[in-house]
Amino acid sequence: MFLSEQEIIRRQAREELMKLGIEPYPSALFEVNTTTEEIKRDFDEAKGNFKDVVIAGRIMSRRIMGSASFAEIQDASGRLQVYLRRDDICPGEDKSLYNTVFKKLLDIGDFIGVKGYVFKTQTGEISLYVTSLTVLTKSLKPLPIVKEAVDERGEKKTYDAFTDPEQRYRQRYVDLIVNPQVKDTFIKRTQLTNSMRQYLNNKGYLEVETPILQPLYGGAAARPFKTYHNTLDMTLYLRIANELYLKRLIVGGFDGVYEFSKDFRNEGMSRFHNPEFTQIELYVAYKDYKWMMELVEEMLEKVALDLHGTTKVQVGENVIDFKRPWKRFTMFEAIEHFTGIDISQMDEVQLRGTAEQLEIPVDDTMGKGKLIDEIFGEKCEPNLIQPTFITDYPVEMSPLAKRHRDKPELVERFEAICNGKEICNAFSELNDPIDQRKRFEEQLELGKRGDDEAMVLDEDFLRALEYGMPPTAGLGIGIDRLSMIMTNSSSIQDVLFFPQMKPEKKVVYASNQDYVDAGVREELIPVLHKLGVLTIEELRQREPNKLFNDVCGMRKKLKLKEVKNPTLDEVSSWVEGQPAE
RNA sequence: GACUUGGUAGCUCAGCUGGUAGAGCAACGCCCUUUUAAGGCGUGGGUCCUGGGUUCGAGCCCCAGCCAAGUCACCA
Repeated sequence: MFLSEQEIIRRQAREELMKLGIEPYPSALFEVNTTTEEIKRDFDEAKGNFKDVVIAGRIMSRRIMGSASFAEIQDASGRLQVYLRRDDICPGEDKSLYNTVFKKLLDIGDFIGVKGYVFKTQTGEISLYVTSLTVLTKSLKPLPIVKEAVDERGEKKTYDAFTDPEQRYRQRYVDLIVNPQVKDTFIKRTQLTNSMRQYLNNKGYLEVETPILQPLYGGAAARPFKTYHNTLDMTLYLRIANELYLKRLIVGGFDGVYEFSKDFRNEGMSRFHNPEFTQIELYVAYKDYKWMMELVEEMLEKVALDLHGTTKVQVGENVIDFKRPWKRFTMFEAIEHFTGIDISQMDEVQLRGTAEQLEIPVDDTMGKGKLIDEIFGEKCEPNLIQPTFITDYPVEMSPLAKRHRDKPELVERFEAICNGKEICNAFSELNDPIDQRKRFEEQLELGKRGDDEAMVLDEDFLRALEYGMPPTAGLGIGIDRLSMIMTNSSSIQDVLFFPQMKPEKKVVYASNQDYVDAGVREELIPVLHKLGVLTIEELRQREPNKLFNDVCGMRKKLKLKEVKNPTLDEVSSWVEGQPAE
């Protein structure tokens, strides 16, 4: 293991604390009686409240001035300045709790608990006057130090912000510690799902759970992750959607079911795509897609109000207003609106021609539905900023949706588009088992044409439909995408605690035992580290005479006076792998 | 998957036509009892992402890789 100077110093501090009889990782509970947020909100100098306060948290900054110090403590709710005076926390002769423990052995990042009373400093900052201090956890890795200052114009300025996305995502815990606004984003995300859950529960719908491991994947057009069950000796897939299972439950007699589900799609990653993502799907019996549009409007308006207290949400440059009613377009109207071309009567050949004319890349695997979808996705979707319903999709691209009651070429489907992206997808569910079988078979044809996202035929699902599924409206909302909009985040990674990343490259360093096994005296290991010998292979490749010289030189440079130099024979034995006699 | 940009101290970043690596914060030592990006004086700290190449000499130039971000493609 390779440690920076600061990490070594912190490890030494941990040892020192133990020697002083202070457990750096105590097991007893430490009971707090308030939070930093409460103190800052409710402290009133005139009332003289908060006289007997206990809080705990991380030390986030320290300003030591001889026998008195200021520090900031960060708990789950925020930060509070604390003031410590040597003679107050060390009333007796022994001043080591302040002089040694606080000043020397504690660092930024350590958890402490403090008792005291709240007061205002001369500069007017609400602070805690500490009368006793308890070490709760010693931190061994230094945190990035982010500082804030307010200039004369009252503008907040952040210094040395921890901004590198790679580090922020890989070490989200650090991100959460030093970037308080990150916490807010995730709190909002949970509020969002809570708000939806509350809305749906109030309507009497049942939250359910359905399988993630599925023998057949279905319900969407996507490539799956494949896995394997040993005992069953069979391939299983991680679900790409939960539609088909939820509809089975409608067959089974539930009137309304919904599930917040992690789905998995084996596709590329981008700022809008993570291999695992969250959707809510909702199915309600005896309803249709028009009814479902009303529900979506109402539910998302409520979400915006619950999160922001208003229907207006700032997203990048735009202010998006979720106030009902939303604009509605049929897909053909939308395309005509944005391109001036009426494609409603076109066949596949004409559509391909139109797509080419609009400079949209096409290929032979694309059927009629796909072509229309491409035109829409290219020319319309990005222009739809305010929440807009797009209705009545071509039948080819919606194999699970019911045929339109008036236009047989279309299905009863809508998507809500917002900020140029789809945020939900819904339809009157297809419940004619014969038609459903035909649609699956058409999908198989597309599959043969080379569309590797075409759906597979699910016999059990068809069997369920044959028992009869009532007319049903179904809905799916991408929770991550919606969270991005509701928290003004520009990438999906910002609304996922732990976005998928390539694994960190790991260099396997030799352990101390490996060196000892190779015949190296333990006290010489740091010298080898310093010389860049980090693995036994590396050691074996060194030239013994040069290594001997280097080790002796480095020992001197590191001022390891008490460490004896190795002999040349000793060094040779390391390199050759023979223990010295 | 393609293109563009980036990877230098614990963190944020400099680093000139190629000449043996710098600042601020953090750390360490000393001073300091209401400070607040606290301050003052001093000290240490680097596999310049990795591996090759060019060169007397590479953080810098060339090639190949790894990782990330942004744009595009597929999708939600």
